[in-house]
Amino acid sequence: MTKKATACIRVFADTARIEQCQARLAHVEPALQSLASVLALAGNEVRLKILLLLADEQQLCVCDIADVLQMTVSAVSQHLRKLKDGGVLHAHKVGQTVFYALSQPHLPILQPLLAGLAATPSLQSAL
Amino acid sequence: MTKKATACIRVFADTARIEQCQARLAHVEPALQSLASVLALAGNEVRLKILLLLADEQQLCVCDIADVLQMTVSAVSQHLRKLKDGGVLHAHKVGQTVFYALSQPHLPILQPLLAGLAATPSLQSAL
DNA sequence: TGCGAATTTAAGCAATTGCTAAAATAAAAA
DNA sequence: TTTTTATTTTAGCAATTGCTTAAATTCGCA
Repeated sequence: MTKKATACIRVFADTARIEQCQARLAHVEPALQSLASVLALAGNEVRLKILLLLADEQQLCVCDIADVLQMTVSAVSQHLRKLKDGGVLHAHKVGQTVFYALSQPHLPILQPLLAGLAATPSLQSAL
Repeated sequence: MTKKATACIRVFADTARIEQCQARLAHVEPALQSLASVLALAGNEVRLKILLLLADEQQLCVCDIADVLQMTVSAVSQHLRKLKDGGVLHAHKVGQTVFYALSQPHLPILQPLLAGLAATPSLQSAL
């Protein structure tokens, strides 16, 4: 009565433990999904730079960012769109210029990461 | 004497500020690159689940994870390879089975994220 | 010594990503 | 209005991703 799925012979508390793990995962599934999506957004060098810039400068428009990153306005705009769709950023239009800023929802996740970034390089002085 | 790159007319402390931002970015570039790469790894639902599982269970082999996630051993193995290459996991072989576990280097980044995950769903009780 | 179990690797493929270049909006200025 | 200016959107494309299936490793064990 081998009650294993694809498993190897070597056991792991057979089924019981596996189901326990599955249950735990199922339980956090929605939060995990949400977290994965913001990490995927931040897990791009360009976008992470944008987030860091916005953390420092409060708010910026597309062309500011394009200038700093030396990138096409269009390319930056597309990144901003993703970040906005992901709820990481919000935009507000002033005249013809659109200002982007970090948004509340996922800030608790992002803040520490960005803060750590600012800290890391001065780690030299911390030694 | 318009000293702007691709910028819009509307200024942003003209050049000086832009260069300041660029300098700040350049300064954290290596740390930022490293952070982006681990976030990219964690920014995948399957891999994030693997990380959470390993945080809970200390160490698991490929087929354990494949069982829990109901995925092909091969697919899981390929994710583990990426995580290992990224320095997030380390492997040690016992007999013919290979055990994976979270690795030190990037743990300070991952721990809070995973911990937050465990906390979030019981946020209901926290209200 | 060689079968079988645990895992990795390779090849192939559909789907996604991130860019460029060009066209489309939208709002100020002339 | 008509024309700039700021931005977004579209289409296209090369590169990357994540999976499947099948073929290699690699180490126990009879």
